[in-house]
Amino acid sequence: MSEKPPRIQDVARAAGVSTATVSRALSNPDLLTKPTREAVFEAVRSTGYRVNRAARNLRKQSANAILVLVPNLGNPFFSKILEGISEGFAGSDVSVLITDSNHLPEHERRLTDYFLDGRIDGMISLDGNLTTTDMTEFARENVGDRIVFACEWVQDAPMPSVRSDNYKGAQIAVQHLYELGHRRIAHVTGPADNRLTHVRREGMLAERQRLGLPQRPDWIIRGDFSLRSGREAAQRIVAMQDRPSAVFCASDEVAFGLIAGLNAAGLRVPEDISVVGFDDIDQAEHYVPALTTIRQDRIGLGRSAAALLLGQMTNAHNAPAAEVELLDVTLIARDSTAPR
Amino acid sequence: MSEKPPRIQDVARAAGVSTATVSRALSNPDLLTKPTREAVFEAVRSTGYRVNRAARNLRKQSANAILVLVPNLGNPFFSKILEGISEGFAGSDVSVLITDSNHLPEHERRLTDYFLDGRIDGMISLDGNLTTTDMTEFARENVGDRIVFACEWVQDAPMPSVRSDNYKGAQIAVQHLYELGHRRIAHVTGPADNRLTHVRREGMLAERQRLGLPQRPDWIIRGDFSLRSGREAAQRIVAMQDRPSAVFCASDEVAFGLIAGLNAAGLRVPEDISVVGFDDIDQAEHYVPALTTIRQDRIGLGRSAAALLLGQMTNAHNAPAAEVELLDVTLIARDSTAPR
DNA sequence: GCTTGCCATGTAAACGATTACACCTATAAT
DNA sequence: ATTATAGGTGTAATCGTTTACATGGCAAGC
Repeated sequence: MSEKPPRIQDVARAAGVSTATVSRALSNPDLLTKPTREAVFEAVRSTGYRVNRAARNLRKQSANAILVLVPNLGNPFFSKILEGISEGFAGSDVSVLITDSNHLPEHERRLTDYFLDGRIDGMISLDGNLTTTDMTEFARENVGDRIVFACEWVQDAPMPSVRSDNYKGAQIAVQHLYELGHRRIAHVTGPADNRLTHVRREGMLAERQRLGLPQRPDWIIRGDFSLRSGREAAQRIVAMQDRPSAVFCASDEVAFGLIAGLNAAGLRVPEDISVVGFDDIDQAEHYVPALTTIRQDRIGLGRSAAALLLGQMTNAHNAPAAEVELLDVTLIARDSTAPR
Repeated sequence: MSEKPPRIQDVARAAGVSTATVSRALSNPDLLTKPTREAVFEAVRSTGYRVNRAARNLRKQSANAILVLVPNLGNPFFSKILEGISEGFAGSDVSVLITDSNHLPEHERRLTDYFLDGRIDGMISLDGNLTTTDMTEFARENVGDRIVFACEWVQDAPMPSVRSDNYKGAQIAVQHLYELGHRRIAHVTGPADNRLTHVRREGMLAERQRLGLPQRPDWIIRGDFSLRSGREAAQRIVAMQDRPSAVFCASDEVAFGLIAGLNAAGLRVPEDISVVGFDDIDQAEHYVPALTTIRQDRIGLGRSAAALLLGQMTNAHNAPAAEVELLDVTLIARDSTAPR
């Protein structure tokens, strides 16, 4: 049944024109006279022609593909961002590759290789923990202007990034608790080496200070965004003789773990302790109690990153400004917070 | 700083051999004599040569890439499977493309195009709702033997698939409830057009029958795997005058929604109603109450699918048997179920 | 009527690898 | 000694596009 797929040559023959004309009809239709153009289109239709990507890529010295670097593909937090990225590239004829940067075998860790061997011509990193080796190689090979960060980022990196306004998020979380009458506010952080952790902690501290609340270092509990670390934080809090009345968690998962842990110890949320999360993942709305949290527009992060990279890739001359696109965050008040 | 990247020609010159020899050293080292081989390796190292993928792909008429078709990238359920797939291809030099089959613009919906234009040479579909048009096109273009299904599948499709033992899962869920003394067992299904829905419902019905439990059609509530549908199911159940004492949900998310909904109506889980989920997603362990559920090995699904496809792709001659690899499931008993 | 310029098209040279085929040893077989 | 064989290497064709350059025709300007 299936013959060899038609080549541009076959289309040219069918339309009675040269291969150059066919190519032009496909990529630059305005150059052609209307009858020729339509003859080509007709021939394309009748032959069922599809341009061969490998050949095009070789000739054009581009890959028509980008890579998304995900720190942990199994983490549902990233999936919505991926959805946004996928959407952002949907109409653009660019293929989206993904890879899990943590599970990359050692000998494939050289990220520049993806560029150098022509597999991709752009990259979106959701991973803010790239090594300095990575960064210097990006610079050396001049691929820095085809990389953007989304959600996370590397400090002082000369690449543009899209992120949520994490600082503000922390502020309004604390503010919300303050308005409910809470004065004794604790914080469970993210992992130590993470920029988000830092910014959220800073925003939190700044707001606590601004409102004249006690700066209790023992109420800053180290976590790592995970359910488990929330659970552990709960044990720490339960063991305190001088307990906070509210906890702002660096992620929703931490909040879930925390609430589960508090419940297990007989403390009720929000009656005994109010809890605020960060992210507004899907489950937040349906947790028991429904979680008060700071919403990040994760799809928006993905979409913007896609748009940004698409821009960088088309206007190659464009200054690779290390601009930061800050997406707004909002407080979603639900049932895990209550007046003191 | 950065010169043009070296070509195979440059390596050949540096090593004092021909391009053919360089190519062989890279792809088929055994063909060469030890000194030549090492000279080439040395030249590769000193020049920093990387083989150009577009050129290789063009010449070899393959893409060295596969596509993963995800029905909804935003759904965290799939992310772990993606992780498994990513792992499965990690050492193999195959690029993993992903696309969200629901957000695909109409004119890109022709899945065979990915094959025909040489962008991919294999596909893993997590989407069991491919159209019959898709299926006939796969057959017509002879790409059926480079496709595998994971988790979901299309009925009667001539492609291999990896799935969990959903039937057994439903059975042991019901059995577990039975052993706890429950006799009035309800079920919230998945979406109507889904194979998983069907199999899980069948397993459930069969077990209910085997145990001589009442077959109450009004205790089969239509859902769609979502939190929301679980919530709606809760309302239905609350409104019943003749309530079940336990509910087996087609997914963990449904179970979460259900529990949240029951709680909102003043019914306690597991005291008033026991609930079993399906999947064992990360949150299940940390929900309140911790969710009793049927564990699917999602990473394993991904890994097996990857291995299967890799096999199909290398042994192209291999009969494209529509074999089914069934992964075992296990009951994880937690706190959402209790004796009647 | 002849030049000039422009526009639509065609011709053919890239792009950078793989590999069929040819060739040239060196060794084994006769 | 001569031929056959095999193994290592080189030469050059090939994969299917895109695009620089060449070409030819036609309208406008003199």
